[in-house]
Amino acid sequence: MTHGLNAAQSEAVRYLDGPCLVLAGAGSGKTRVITQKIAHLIEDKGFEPRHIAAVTFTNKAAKEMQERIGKLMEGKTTREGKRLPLKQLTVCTFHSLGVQILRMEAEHVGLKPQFSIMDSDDCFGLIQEQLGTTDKKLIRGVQSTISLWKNGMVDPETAIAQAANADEHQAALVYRNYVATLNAYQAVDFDDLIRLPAELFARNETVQLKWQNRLRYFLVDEYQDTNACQYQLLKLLAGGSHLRAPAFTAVGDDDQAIYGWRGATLDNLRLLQTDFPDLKVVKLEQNYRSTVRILEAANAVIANNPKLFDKKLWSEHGMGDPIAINPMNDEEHEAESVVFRLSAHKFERRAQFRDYAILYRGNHQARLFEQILRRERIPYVLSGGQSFFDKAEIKDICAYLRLIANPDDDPAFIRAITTPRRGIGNTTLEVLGTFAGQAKVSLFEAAMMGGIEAKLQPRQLEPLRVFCESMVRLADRAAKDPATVVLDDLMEGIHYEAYLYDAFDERQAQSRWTNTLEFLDWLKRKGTKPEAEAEGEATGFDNADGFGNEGKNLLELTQTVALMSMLEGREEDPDAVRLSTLHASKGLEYPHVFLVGVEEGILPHCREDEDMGDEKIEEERRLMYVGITRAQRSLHISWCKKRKRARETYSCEPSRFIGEMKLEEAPAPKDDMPAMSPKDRLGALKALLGNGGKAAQG
DNA sequence: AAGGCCTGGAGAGGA
DNA sequence: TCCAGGCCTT
Repeated sequence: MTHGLNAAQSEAVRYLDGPCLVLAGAGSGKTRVITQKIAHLIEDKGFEPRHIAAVTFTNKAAKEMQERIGKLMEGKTTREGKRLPLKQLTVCTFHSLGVQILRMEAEHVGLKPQFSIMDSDDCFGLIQEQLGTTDKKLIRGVQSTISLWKNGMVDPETAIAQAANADEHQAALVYRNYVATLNAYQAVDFDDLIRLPAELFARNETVQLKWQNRLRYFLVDEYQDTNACQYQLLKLLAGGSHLRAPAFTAVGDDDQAIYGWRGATLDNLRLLQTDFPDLKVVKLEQNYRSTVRILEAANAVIANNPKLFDKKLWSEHGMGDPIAINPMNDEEHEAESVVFRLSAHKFERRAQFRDYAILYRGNHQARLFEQILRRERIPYVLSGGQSFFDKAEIKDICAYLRLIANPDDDPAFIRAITTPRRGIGNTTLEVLGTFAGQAKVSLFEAAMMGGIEAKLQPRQLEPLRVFCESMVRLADRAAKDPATVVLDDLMEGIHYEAYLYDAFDERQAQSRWTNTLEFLDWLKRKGTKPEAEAEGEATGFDNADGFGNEGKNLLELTQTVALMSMLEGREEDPDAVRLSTLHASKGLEYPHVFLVGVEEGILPHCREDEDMGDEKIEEERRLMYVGITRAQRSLHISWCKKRKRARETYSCEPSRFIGEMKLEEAPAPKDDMPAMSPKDRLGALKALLGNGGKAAQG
């Protein structure tokens, strides 16, 4: 069963006598351990798939895990010779699990089952209103403070009591209001998806035991990224009870904890040992990714952090190429030079563009590289970027869906009723809002109530009522008719396409409409695909969230949309250089990596108004560690002696992390930059290659 | 006064 | 890229 695993991996897979922590160094095969352990539980230990949960942070990770499990278990059958019900496995994100719990237990947390999920933009809007300002920096600051409070399980009253200064006090007051507002809207934010189930389990043992019985073994991916709430949830579900022993495996790497600013805390690794004294710790130290030189540099850097667990990566790969450290004159020189070196390297190694990644600390650093790559017609892909679900047109449609599912969702009401415009403006909404406030009902309810007539002109009231009535009709039908039909009627009714072409220029409108259609199409597929059809799929899974969304009516579908991503359209994989932030590169690997802008102030990053505590430096160091360990075969590090800011140039120091890599004294960097302008150099190279750089689209 | 254009500056990001 | 703030219009 555990063939093909090394000793440590195999131990991690087979250990089931108690809680287990797998410290999986970079490139040590952690996903392998999780998937094999699931297979082991099912095949060798007689677990039913429905009793196992594997929890990740991203949809992408969840999907990848499903695929790997599917492949691993392909053709396997139960002991009775029946096909394994792999679909019943719970492989999903923390948030998706939270929603699932909340929908079923809504009554216990004072929500109706059709509660809405607000994304961060909606929440931003709420906080903006309360603060009465348009200062985005301030709003975002308050928003993240509130989020950190929530994730640290600090309630508003405590936050108010403990506020250390006027700003915090103000934020805490907003926090209290914000919680109350969400409640009035019958809505939750992303943080609530974890917090509410955790609080529920903590105070209601019956419900807790019910879920403990449903999910009997837990596997947690990227455990070092969990926050206080997620730990509580995990502990309450998998940490055992008077009826059952703890049953979980947490997989993570303390050296790759880079999400402290999002509330993740390494305390969770420490806590695991104190909360579970019999915790079995397995270290995976053999790296299957990188050459010895790269791993030694990574080890040397991370050795400067205080160690929670001592861990040293090793590899059976050869020494490999020396690591190149390249000082550059300024950021333009850096971009030109990196692109030049990359092209030359690719030519020498007969490699492909997709073998290369350029990694940087801050998103804006990508700009220059994009420029040069485009100019040289080298194809590239930018990691990250705006997600499909953040696009305005998708949010518009989602607002309608949310409103159909939950008429109390005021933000959705406002967005839907004003997009497209239908003769309802701010004045009408203000009157309606005041009225609703006094009557303590939602906007929707207020619009339908008696008494509102007196406050509004007939020509204001009329479109309001028309809108609400059409929503009521749609809601009725959404609960019974197929999603396809209802969606078509909705789109027909709101003239969305006409609105797009009216409100935007041709190009914009076209692209937005295309997105809209794609989204509708995706919804319809989700809504109509019958269970039986999914049976035949190779992986045995049919969606990215681990719960069956197929064949549901629109109402049910709408309730999970906020968390989903359309990963199923397999992203095309062009032969292109990858540009990525260090954060976004975690978990990925590339044969050849260029790590750029490795200077004091950038990596480690430092903001003027902020002091660099030890913990901050340590997280930056882990970021450097993540960067180094992305590389399989070659690693090129560059830093700029000078950078431009405003209209002056200032000089930079190489990052302390470069020194920490303890590279053997390299021979004086050979000058591979002849006395030519960068442009000429690239020209010369292309002449050398004789193919004009093999143009492709970026 | 309000609005469009340009220039400069910038942690990181998923549910 | 995106956002803000300054400056130049109307």
